[in-house]
Amino acid sequence: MDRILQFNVSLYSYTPQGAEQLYKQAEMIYYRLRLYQILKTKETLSVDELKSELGDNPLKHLLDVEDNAEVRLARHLDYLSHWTLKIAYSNQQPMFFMKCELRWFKTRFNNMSHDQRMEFIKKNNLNLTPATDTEKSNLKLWGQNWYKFNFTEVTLLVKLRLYPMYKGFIFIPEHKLVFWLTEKLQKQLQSSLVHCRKMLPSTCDQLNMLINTFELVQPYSDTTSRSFKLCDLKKNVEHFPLCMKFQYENLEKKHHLKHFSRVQYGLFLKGLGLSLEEALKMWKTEFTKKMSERCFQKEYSYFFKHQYGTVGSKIKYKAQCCDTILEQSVPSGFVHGCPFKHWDASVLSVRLREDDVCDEDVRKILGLKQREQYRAACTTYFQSVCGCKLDDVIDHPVKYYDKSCSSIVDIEDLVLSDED
RNA sequence: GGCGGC
DNA sequence: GCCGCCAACATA
Ligand code: SF4
Repeated sequence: MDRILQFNVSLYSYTPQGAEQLYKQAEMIYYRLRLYQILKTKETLSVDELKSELGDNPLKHLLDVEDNAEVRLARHLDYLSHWTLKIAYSNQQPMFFMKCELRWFKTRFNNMSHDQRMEFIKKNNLNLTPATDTEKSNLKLWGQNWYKFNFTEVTLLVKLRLYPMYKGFIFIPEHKLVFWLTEKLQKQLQSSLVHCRKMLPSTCDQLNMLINTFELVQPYSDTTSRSFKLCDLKKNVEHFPLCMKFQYENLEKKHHLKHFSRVQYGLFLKGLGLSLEEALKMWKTEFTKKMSERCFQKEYSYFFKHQYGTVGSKIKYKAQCCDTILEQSVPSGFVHGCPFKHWDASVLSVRLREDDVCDEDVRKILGLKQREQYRAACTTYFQSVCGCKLDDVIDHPVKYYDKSCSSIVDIEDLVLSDED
């Protein structure tokens, strides 16, 4: 703990021990979320600007250079709130959390004095290898101190190719050491987030409840950017991959879908940008053709709300990828899963012909199916149906949809350019 | 559909 | 019988 209070930055390596007062915790969450909000809205900020944006937020003291009681208190607050929010975000938007934290670290580290920085590195047992004299003269490294790193430690700088590289090593001047540290922090956070997520069910209820009372700051442009209107569902079904087209058809025909289909198809439509309101409308109009509205509300509506993350744990579920769909078991009588895997070859080939897949492609698809290359089979199906090539194998239904839509655009372009 | 609560 | 909660993860 002493080491934590010694610097304005930290790698947050150790789980904090000892419980804080609940109101104290709430306060900490609040302050850190305010920090995230700023980082999200202002892409670039100087230290001074950030400080003034923070206003009365105690975290602003981590941008101070001096060291007093107030600053130490802020460091403590920083450490604990980092962990609470890590737990909170581990389930929701880990990437967003990561981005905020890395930027926050970088800003603070850059703001520290030279001595503090080197001391921080030393105290955290991070080994620096200074460039030797011969290396310096060979690679013409003048001026200040240069350090030697393995490529894997500073991949970003390696990519930029700004500094001398030699046999798997790169040499970096002292004032660029942040890049090394942020990458270290990034790796640590990655595994820590995974760990937190696994532990989430067993974290104490008090903490969970507390977290839930806060509205976590969400990144821009996730589901918000995309939108899919129910009214043009019909005309877009042609762009759906076979697995989803089949869900659509069954829903139309039977006015019902079983549980796993609801998961698969519901998340897919959500992935396309269908709003919760419209989704509920869709399921309701279909389902109530065979059941009372009251029954729908009681049996099914909660499910879809949960799917959209508006109730319960408020998890923002993403659409299933092909691998998940392929792994499902599909007992007879169920319609979910991937046609290229779960359908009988004869059933599949009938369907393929119905969709005007040429004989050659039908054979190819069935061959791929036999060799368990289901996604490749799907890709072939795509090429046959859309009449255009793909450079990658399909690995996600939503991607299939996007590519199918843009393939139409391609063809329109072709037609247009043909005309003049 | 599964789990859980009354 | 009433009710609540869960699943996912590509992605430039
Ligand atoms: S490969 Fe993927 S997208 Fe294609 S049908 Fe199967 S699950 Fe659907």
